[in-house]
Amino acid sequence: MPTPTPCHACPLRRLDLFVTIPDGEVDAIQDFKAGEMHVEAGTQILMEGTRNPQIYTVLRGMGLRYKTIEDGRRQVINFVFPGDFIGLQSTMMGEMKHSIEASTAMTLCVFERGEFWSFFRDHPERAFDITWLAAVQEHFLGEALTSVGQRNALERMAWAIAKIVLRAQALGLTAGNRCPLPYKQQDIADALGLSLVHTNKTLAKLRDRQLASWSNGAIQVHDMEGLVKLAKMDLHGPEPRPLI
Amino acid sequence: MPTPTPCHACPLRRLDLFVTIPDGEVDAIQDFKAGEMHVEAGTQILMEGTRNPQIYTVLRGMGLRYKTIEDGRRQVINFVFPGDFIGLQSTMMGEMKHSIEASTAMTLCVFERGEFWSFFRDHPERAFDITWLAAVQEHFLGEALTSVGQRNALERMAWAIAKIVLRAQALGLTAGNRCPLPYKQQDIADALGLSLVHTNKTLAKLRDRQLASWSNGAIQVHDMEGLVKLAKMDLHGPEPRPLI
DNA sequence: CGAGTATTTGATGCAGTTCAACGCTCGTGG
DNA sequence: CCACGAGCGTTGAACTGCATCAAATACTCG
Repeated sequence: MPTPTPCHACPLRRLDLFVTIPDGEVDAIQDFKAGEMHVEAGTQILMEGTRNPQIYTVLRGMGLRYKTIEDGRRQVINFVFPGDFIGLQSTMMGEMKHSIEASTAMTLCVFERGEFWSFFRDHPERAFDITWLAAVQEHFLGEALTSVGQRNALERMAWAIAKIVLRAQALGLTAGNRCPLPYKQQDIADALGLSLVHTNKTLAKLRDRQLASWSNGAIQVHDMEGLVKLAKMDLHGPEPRPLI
Repeated sequence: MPTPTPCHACPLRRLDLFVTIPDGEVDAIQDFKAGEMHVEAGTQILMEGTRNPQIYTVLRGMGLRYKTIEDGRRQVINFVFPGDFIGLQSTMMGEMKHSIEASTAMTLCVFERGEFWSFFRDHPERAFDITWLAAVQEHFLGEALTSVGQRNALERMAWAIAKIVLRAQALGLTAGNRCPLPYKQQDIADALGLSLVHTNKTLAKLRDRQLASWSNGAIQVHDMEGLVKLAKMDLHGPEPRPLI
């Protein structure tokens, strides 16, 4: 059992991706933090329709947010990266409206839902940050909806890969132009609203065009500018955001 | 120029759809409110990429949230109804990430962005409610993404109509089974990721199946249960939510 | 090595797009 | 008062991007 990381030594907080806050405020988050949890790849962390007693921030590892329709179809809503705050929905709306699953082993900072309100009330700057995080998530979902609604398969794939790689870069997860991508093609298919077969063929097309290739759990981007241009998106990576 | 509605007499606040708050808290919202604004149908209220000095709550009228891609494609992200809080994104993230347009004449309660922080800090219950609203919006976008990504044209249309009508009912906007729908077919097409032509044909199919018919700016739902079943969604209408 | 899971490839079919044309309504101006 | 045009809705016909079906090839782990 490894010792929990103290918040002031948090490796994420050092990154430019996250806005810095005064030491005293880091202490407040540290007090709010109840512990750490380690889960194996494949674990269901939160389930749609349940009311969970804890909220988490991802410290390490990657996962998936998804919703299911009764007949089994599944929509992957977002990819979960370090720094993501998960379980907020259940805190605000009574129950989770989507599920979260670990795609790799993950380490999660655990917060008790029962202490959420006093933390929120007593630390208005952090409350503001939590609202900010909700706005960031809303923004992402708007972009994803636009992709799935308006772009064709090749554009969608280029968009998704560019988004993922830019996020991973901002988190320092990439080595050279190699970016870890611990998902299955079915996951990407479910994220983009494509069939598995067509997802595979679309990936082959990106490879043929020398834009990006994916194998052995890692993406190699050969031409980020080309990807971004193909997807008709702006190049700039993720904007700084708060970390709880 | 009509007199602004005092918040304690707000017709929306009386509805079951909105959670009730103590009178003192209504006063706080009243103090935060800077005035009212009336806009004509067709007005651009907020523009993607801009930084606007005001935040609004919709008092009357309906509109559209949408994003555009450079080449002109447009994704309608949500329909704007009375009680919706708009402009929060620009407050949290510096600029709007989507545009908002009035589809009918609208009345908006105006709040000054410059006073947002002190309101948020001094009224933690309202701050919580604002986060809640962001979570509601996030939830909706997750559902919309699932629809566009996983459902076929007929299911999507059934889903959209059911969603809109259930919302309108909760707001007391419907008369019998008639529900006002002040949008163009192109708007619905852009919301569902369908072409205009196919949207029209899909509406015709719903009419043939005696589920719902749309003409003269109003929807008649003949079989809500059938719509809900076709869309594979749950019947329950919108859950209570806060009103700022 | 064998069973189960994931990726790849080819062939066929259809849901939805695109193109084209027509009708309806309403506002505008001669 | 009617002619005209613009905007929106409707419908038919042809085309295509993606889904579906089917099967072979890799990869993983007991």
